[in-house]
Amino acid sequence: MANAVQSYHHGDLRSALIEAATARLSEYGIDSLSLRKLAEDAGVSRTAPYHHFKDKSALLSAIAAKGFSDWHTAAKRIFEQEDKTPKARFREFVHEYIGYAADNPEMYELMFGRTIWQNQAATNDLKDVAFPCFQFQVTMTRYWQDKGLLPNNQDALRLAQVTWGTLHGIARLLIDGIYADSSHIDEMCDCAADLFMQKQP
Amino acid sequence: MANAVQSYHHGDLRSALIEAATARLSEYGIDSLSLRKLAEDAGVSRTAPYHHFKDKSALLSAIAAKGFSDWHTAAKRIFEQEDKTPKARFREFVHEYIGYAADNPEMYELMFGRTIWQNQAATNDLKDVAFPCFQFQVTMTRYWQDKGLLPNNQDALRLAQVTWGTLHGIARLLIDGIYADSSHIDEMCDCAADLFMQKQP
DNA sequence: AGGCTATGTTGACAGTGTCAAGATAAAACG
DNA sequence: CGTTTTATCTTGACACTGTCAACATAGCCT
Repeated sequence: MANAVQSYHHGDLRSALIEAATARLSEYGIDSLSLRKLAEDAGVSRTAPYHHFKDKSALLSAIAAKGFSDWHTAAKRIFEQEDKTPKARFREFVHEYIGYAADNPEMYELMFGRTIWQNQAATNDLKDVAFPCFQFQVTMTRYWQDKGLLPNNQDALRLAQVTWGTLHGIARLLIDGIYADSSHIDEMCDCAADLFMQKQP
Repeated sequence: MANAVQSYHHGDLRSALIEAATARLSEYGIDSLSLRKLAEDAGVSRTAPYHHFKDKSALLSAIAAKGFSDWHTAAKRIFEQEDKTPKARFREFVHEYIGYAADNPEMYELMFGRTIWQNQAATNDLKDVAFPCFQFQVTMTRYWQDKGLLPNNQDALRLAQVTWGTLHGIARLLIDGIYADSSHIDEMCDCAADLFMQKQP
């Protein structure tokens, strides 16, 4: 990866850019992520990235797509632990969701933030990865309803939107710096889980 | 207000900047809000704003402070309607919260977004207005607990964080463009309210 | 071998936040 | 009243951004 830098053609600039971007994202944050710096990291000129991505937003979408893919895998892993009770898995999911956001704040911001979703800016490639991820939330909700953990008198889609909204909201309040004190994350997660499962204390 | 433009000294540049910023914010969004354009709107040079605000973030904080003040007033008005039942007021609060966000997406983004809260960037002036607003959420939560609407076996602070998180999450998913279909806002609000008040169907 | 195409380059433009240094007017002070 | 301080505003400059246009290179296909 570090050898063929001298040649005129990079070889795999697209991957190199995504890699550099992911690294810079987690280290310096999305706000100070510039195409020019990424190009420099990859050892190419400022405008080279434009032969692989339509614009900056397209590059960001590509990174986010990777994030969605990873998260979807993680969510499925938690959800499909046969050896644990549905209730335990539900609680674990809540903790893991917030945990993922807290551990990867800039990636979370990118994936679920306005940068790539606003004004229908989302790439089709991104939607293809993200929508199944959203859909999985509904699938899980329906399952938990069937198991009696979540209220059965609510539409699964609405309920999924609300439960996801809760997790998303807590995650954002944390990573955006509004909940300055992040020492009670687990307590908040438990409180949320308890609230959802009010009938099963 | 539009007369003394010719004079060397503006007179009330600070207010003019905030006014111009508020107008531009709701019309063009926070991303395309630049100090230079605001200065032009006010009829002064690019760097004049720096005599009234430390930097761009300070100006944004000032606008947000106004937003918090307004929202706090609105929230109190809803909460203190003596002629309505606590339950009705709770439900109304949920709808109004999401409604405020949906009607003023850019202001909401500014008030509750990372722009002004990240890295302890928040001004003290801002905190002085915002914290009571947050605190009011806890006060209301405790009240609703006392009235038996919300579970009494939870710490009021945690519960307030979770319920607020829910509202915030739904609001953000809507205004950030992730919930592309905004035609079921009211249903989501009712679902959330029902979920919180599970024991009072 | 020759040309097409993917990929890379430099130059340029409009825009941004922000600092430094100088100009002006209003307010404070003797 | 005159003078000096202070608040406010101005121009100039810098480093940085995303992105377009025009040109250069090299690998691939016929």
